[in-house]
Amino acid sequence: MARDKKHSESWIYDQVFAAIIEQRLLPNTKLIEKDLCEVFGVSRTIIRKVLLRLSLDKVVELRPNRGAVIAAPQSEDVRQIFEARRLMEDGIVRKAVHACRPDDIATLRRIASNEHAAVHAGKRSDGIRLSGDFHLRLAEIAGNRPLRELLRQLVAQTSLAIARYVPSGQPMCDEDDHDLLVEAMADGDTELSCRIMREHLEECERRLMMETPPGSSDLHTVFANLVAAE
Amino acid sequence: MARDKKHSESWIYDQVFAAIIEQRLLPNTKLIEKDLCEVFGVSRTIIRKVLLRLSLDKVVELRPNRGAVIAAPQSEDVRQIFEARRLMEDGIVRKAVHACRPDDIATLRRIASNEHAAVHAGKRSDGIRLSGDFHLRLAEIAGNRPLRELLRQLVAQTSLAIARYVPSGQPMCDEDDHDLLVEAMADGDTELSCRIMREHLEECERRLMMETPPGSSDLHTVFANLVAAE
DNA sequence: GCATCATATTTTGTATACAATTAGAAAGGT
DNA sequence: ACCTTTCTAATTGTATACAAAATATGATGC
Repeated sequence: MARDKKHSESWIYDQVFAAIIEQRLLPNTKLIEKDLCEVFGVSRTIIRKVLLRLSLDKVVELRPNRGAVIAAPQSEDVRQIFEARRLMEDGIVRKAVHACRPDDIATLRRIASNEHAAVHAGKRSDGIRLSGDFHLRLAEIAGNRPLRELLRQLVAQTSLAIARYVPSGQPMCDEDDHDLLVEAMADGDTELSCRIMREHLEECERRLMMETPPGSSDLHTVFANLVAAE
Repeated sequence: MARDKKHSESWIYDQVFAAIIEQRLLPNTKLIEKDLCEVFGVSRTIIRKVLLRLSLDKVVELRPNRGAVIAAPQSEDVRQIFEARRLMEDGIVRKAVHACRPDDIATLRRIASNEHAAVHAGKRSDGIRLSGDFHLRLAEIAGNRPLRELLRQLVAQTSLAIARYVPSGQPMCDEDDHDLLVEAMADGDTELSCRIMREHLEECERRLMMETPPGSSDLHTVFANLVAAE
């Protein structure tokens, strides 16, 4: 597993990041350095680098002297995440419509179809990951690195928000939105594509905000302002 | 200097980041860990954390086994940086126009006026820093953390691009654009504000692209594709 | 039984030691 | 003189040791 020491750091980063995206690591889970060392067979030096990177992605919170936990975005965070996504993904779709080639459309169709399959098979983790992949692929097609990198972070944080607020049975967004978007893009209809994306994100945020935070970790949210003020 | 060990890491980060912004550290400058340790009076552990953070901001390039250098954005990077900035800052201005209060306008006016003073006094470093501060203040007023954070990185990279491509005598953008923007915002004119910002960024990018890269570090740029292909 | 304080254990933060890699300098051959 | 090769010094990468802090445990008094 940890034989290829050369890329072990980025590999471990990817593993933990994927586990967070796929909601196998849930918000507020504590990440003990020693345990991660044992799991991945490296020293704390490496693990700490990984945790620092994850904290800069805002998917892990690094509390000084008190260890790392999986981030638990608050509702105001969620609002800002979706606000940023609406702005960025509008621009991304606009560029992607013009930049996309036939095989890009094919790839998007394939991802969307895999999404349907995952949802049908009840594979929630795969569904969430593929939904994120769809949005990131659009950013890839648009071809702007800074925007893609920020979107990567925002998609990950969206996963955390879903894990935090949406009960596991519930679907988090309309299954067909991605298909509609691909077809609008295939038609070269920029304005329709943008409208679908905007409404897709608005709908997703609305569903997220509908849900009331579950009880166990709610205390952190409720008293966050007090702790911050102290 | 390094007495307050508790915040030393973020303090050192700020110092180096500021030095990069203000172009006291120029692109391709090598950052030797040992030297930084001596300068700031801490161990390599701390310095390496700082370098990792700076590399994730894309203002430092971390070459495996070969040390850290101040990043030298290529023209394609610059194009993408400005593309991202146009998109983001349009949204930021749009929000800021509605969100801004009288004292926000006052702050913006003050920054713009300090900018004029710095340019007049020939204090290039201060001028560059204040110009960045102006844009970041807008993001602050708009009140979206993810957008502000990405803009912070992009503004820093813009500074690097200016250091890399614009001769030190040359002004990098029209002195009055910021003033015009503040007045449009004070009038609550969203569309005019956005147009000024868009044209301001377009003009800045155009001037940057006009300049041909100077000779010394040009080799890195010219043969970058060969090195990448190998 | 419950709260409070003291102690022990765990966990994190920083420095340092050592190994691996690279860059530079000196020597030798053409 | 110039290019190659070899050795040395400098530099980076990782693990580990130790210090500081936080958490958990247990004893004592009420």
